Amino acid sequence: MAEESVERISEAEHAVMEALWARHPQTANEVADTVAPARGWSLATVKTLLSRLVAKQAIVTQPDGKRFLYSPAIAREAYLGGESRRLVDRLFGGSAAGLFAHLAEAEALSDKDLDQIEALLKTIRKEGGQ
Amino acid sequence: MAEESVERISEAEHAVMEALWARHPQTANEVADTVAPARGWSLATVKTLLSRLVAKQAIVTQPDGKRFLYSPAIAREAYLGGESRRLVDRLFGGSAAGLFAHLAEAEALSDKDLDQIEALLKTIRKEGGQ
DNA sequence: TCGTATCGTTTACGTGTGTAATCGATTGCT
DNA sequence: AGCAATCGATTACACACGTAAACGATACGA
Repeated sequence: MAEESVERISEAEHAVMEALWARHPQTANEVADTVAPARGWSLATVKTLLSRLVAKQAIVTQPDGKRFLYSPAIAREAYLGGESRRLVDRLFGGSAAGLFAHLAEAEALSDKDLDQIEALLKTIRKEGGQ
Repeated sequence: MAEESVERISEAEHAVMEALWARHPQTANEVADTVAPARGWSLATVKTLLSRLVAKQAIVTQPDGKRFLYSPAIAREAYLGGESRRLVDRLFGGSAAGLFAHLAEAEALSDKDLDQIEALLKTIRKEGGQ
């Protein structure tokens, strides 16, 4: 699990990925049980999404008797990083501080957020680069 | 310019919005001159995007002789905030700190970013909430 | 053995998006 | 007065996506 630059994952597909990142391997039915109710999807829809994700090489299958077990083929970290990067690049010219400033201004940062970020900053500084 | 909850703006449309946020009002041709070369678009494409943005009420027109002048109908701030929020909600369960942690881990934060964020934090804290 | 449940695969269909050509009205030049 | 340039509006078309039904193979219970 490390391959990069898979095709782009859509929002609906992402919900399926989350289920698989949370636990894997899983059968299509298991994924559906987790994901379908919350989004009002039918089993058929989940099956379609799984197929598309396989086609996109975002997940892999392993046969298990008559059915398949699905597992992620890309790391969640990589996906989150990629998407975040994309947003920062597109909307803030690549400046993460720009994004941060925006969240701050929009009062979208809770006190808890602020505390956590502050703590993180300290940690990063202590570690000194890298 | 304040209306909220416009229809979603696509990536290509966003490029047009940036041009209008940078300067307005502008004619379709002016927008195209700014935006089309960089993306390899034809004038026709820009005109289509402008039309769609008008339909979505993201921009407004004012007649100027035989042609129109286009101006943004939504604030850039609002758009950026909305998109950022969406990302944070979708990928980090609404926790901005989560996003921040991710950018940090991925070494996607430059020293400059860190400095700026630290400064921002102080400012926010001083202002005391809100 | 035969129907039925269970899988994955194939097909479907409406809408959004990227990308553009064409059309119809208007205006300006000759 | 008539033709050409210029605009916005209309139409086009392929592909992605959300959402799902139908199909075909297979396996299991009666």
